[in-house]
Amino acid sequence: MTCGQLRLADVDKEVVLAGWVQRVRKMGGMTFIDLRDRYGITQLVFNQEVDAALCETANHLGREYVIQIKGVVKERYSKNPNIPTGDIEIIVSELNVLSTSDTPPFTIEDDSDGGDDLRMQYRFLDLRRDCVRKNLELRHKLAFEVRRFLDSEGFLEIETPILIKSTPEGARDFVVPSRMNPGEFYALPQSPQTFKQLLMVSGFDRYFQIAKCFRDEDLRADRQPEFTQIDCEMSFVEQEDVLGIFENMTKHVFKAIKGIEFEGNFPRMTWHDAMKYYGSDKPDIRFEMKFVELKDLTEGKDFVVFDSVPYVGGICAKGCASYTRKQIDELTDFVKRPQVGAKGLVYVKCEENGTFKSSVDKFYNQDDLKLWAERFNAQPGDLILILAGEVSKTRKALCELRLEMGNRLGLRDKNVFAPLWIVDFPLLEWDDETQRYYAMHHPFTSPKPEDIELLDSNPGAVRANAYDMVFNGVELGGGSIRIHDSALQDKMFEILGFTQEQAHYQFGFLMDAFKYGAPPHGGLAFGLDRFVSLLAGLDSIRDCIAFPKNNSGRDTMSGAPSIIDDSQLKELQIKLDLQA
RNA sequence: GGUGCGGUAGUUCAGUUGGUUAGAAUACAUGCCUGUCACGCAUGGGGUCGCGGGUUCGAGUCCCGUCCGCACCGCCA
Repeated sequence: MTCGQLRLADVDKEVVLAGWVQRVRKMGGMTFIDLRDRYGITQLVFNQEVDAALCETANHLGREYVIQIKGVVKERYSKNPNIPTGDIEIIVSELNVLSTSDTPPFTIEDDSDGGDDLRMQYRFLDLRRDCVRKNLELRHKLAFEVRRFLDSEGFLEIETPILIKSTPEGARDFVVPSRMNPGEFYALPQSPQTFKQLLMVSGFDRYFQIAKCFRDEDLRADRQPEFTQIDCEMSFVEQEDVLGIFENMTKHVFKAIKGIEFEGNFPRMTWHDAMKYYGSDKPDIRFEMKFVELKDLTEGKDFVVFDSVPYVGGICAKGCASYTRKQIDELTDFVKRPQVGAKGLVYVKCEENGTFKSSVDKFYNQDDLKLWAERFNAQPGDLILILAGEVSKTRKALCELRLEMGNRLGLRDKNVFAPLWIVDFPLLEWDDETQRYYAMHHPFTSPKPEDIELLDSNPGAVRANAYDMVFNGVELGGGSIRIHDSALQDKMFEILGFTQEQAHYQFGFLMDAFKYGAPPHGGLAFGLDRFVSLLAGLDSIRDCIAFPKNNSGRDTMSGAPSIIDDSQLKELQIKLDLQA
């Protein structure tokens, strides 16, 4: 019997309930107690005239005491339509205090008075709150539906090791010293990437794993040092097969959990177009507001700011021509913040009377501005916002501005879900600092066959068989068709600046495996935490993780990380050399 | 590594130009109250103003340093 299940039909039944005291309401002669467990709340009634001693005991119960009661279900004298059990209450005949409680540091309610910091320190109490518990229930359900779907498609869930070999490419590894091998270290996996590829070589043609992954990088609201991936890999497939299966998996999850059905296939966009029209490889397409480029229309009018830069582009905000000076100034301040980094903001107001008012009227006349507005397809009443500068930086700033306008105009509704595949990622990314190419995805990603000939002549232009699934501006998952040919893999390592020895030292086991009959394969991985956050409408993935770390990678509840005993260090033959 | 915001009662916060005994709400305790469900009413206890230093007759308030938290940039193949 739980605190969420009794109804009018149960009236006159004798029941035993156990749970936590949510609240005690003393009315003098009678006392009401809200008893809570994870299923709901049931009201208990104590009446002085019926049993004075019992009522007195009830009066002295504190918040979060754990009690067990026996009593009879009765229809309420005055009902509470706000809770499912609001028609009934329990006339208590026996009360057993199973556990007392100190006064909790914050209220155990949806609308808690506790700040984030405190709630994390007492996470075990925070998890009692309805709204937090619901997120974990959703997480369970999502993982369950993923397993149900993948099982039905013939995928096997296989565990891969947590103590693995460190590889300096990519994110920083968390490392674990090996006592039995002094001076040597394991790494925790950033992903099961190499192992799932080996499983393909082993013939497990459909693998998945809901796997913990670890990255020792700085954290954000959507980034934890340990996080969970739905990691998948398939053999004998091409990109189309992978996109098809996992689009279906996503649709299955949305249907099962949210009751939402998507019409048709998820739209697709090339990486190139995403950058050109949205300034991001994970555009939020819940709203349009695409970038429009104006460089060619702005030249030759002696406006040095525009003439001296390679990129001039903007967005059109519907119905915002009425923005005040103050609002425009706010937007200007927004784009000039160091995080956005624009130098300034140019606006064009398309007035209702068909004229234009802009911050660059000194340089451009009405005919010029009309041409701009036409390119934006702007209507009277619209506001055009323009940034200028170096191409990729300006696009990035414009992306921030677009999202900000989306927020201001209420175009980013959490109950609207806009899926999108981003395809045709570049294979390589040039890094100025180290003067070499890096794999944009990882070194096992295959180039598009038609671009392979460019590998020598123009590596930066080579497109990869790589894809991301994006929802509402969040990268939910990504993957690629892998290289299964050892010669091509050698070539990739060479382009990435690995010597034969380095490649062999780091990935020799995988290269070896490819010599023994590697099937063509590919896959992808979803961020489970982000997936849950998306479905639950959360701002931070912390809210769907039972025991998350804070901004500094600390667990303020348990106190991890912490120093270890000298004896432990000695056993590991490790000496600390901390800089003062 | 960097930028911004914050740290005052158990909790969430207010605190004016630097000026008397640092407030509110809530929580907690006690009392009253027989139909509450955010019950109500009354009374009460509760403060290292994050920490250290400085300026000043006087610092919660100004300055410097430091620690902690949050958001972001770099970073995250």
